[in-house]
Amino acid sequence: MEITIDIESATPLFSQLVMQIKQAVERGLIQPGDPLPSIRQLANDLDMNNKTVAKAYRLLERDSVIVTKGYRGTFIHPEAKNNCTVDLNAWVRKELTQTIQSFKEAGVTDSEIRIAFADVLNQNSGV
Amino acid sequence: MEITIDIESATPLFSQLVMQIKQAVERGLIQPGDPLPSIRQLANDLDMNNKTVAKAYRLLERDSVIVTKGYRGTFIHPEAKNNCTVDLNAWVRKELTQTIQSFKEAGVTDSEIRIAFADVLNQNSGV
DNA sequence: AGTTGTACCATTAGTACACACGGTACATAT
DNA sequence: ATATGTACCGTGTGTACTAATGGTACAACT
Repeated sequence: MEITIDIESATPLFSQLVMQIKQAVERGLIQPGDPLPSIRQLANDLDMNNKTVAKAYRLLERDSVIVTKGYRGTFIHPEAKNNCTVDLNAWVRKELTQTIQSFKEAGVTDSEIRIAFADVLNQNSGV
Repeated sequence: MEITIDIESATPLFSQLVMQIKQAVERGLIQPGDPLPSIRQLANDLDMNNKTVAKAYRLLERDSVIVTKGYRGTFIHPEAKNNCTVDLNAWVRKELTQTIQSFKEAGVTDSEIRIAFADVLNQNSGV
């Protein structure tokens, strides 16, 4: 599996990693059940921090594209091929677009929306 | 009509103005049809910038608590008493709370929500 | 002993925005 | 002339977030 990370790119490193692994799954370059390099290993190979790779892995597992089995390592999820096309972010954006649209129609200012949003997100983080 | 602005307060100046005018309407201290001081006049009296007062007036008109009649000045809206109890921000926050809650239940990260939100809000601003 | 994922402490640079301020200008009316 | 609301150019300060980095430590297993 070949992974190319562009330090110069505007897209975050962890995001590039996520996309590339998803693409590799889609193209069948890696199959369900295949093992992935360990976080430390991959971080070393790509010359980036452990945390950054860990972040990418965390998101990939959230999307059920990979499965981490603790000390046994990380593997491609059985249903990876289906799950990596499901774009959670697209759904979030669609929902938000609707909600924000209704706000604007009611005359709510952009900055009012932003402030309310920040409030809500911070309040719920403690719950 | 007495307005007291607290420079030290954490709540923004324009917000204090909005609240105080709404309260004055609720308590009947100012009646529908009554004229309000001009933006420049009030800014001078309260020792704040024209823009800040204008911002408060703009929001009050958005909420149909006041009516600006151009060169003829600004007046209390006929339906002011009903409209000033309607809290647009409260509605916005309630809606956002629901939406964000559903995102979190789907496992979406706070920062992902923030990014999607910023994207959507900026895209729609051009529409 | 060495490796797995994960959690915690932290810092740095960059970006984006809110708020308030200042000045200037406009059309419309008295 | 003077006043109305409104719109545009801008500045400065403070806050808050992202992304990425570093180090240390843990339980569980080979």
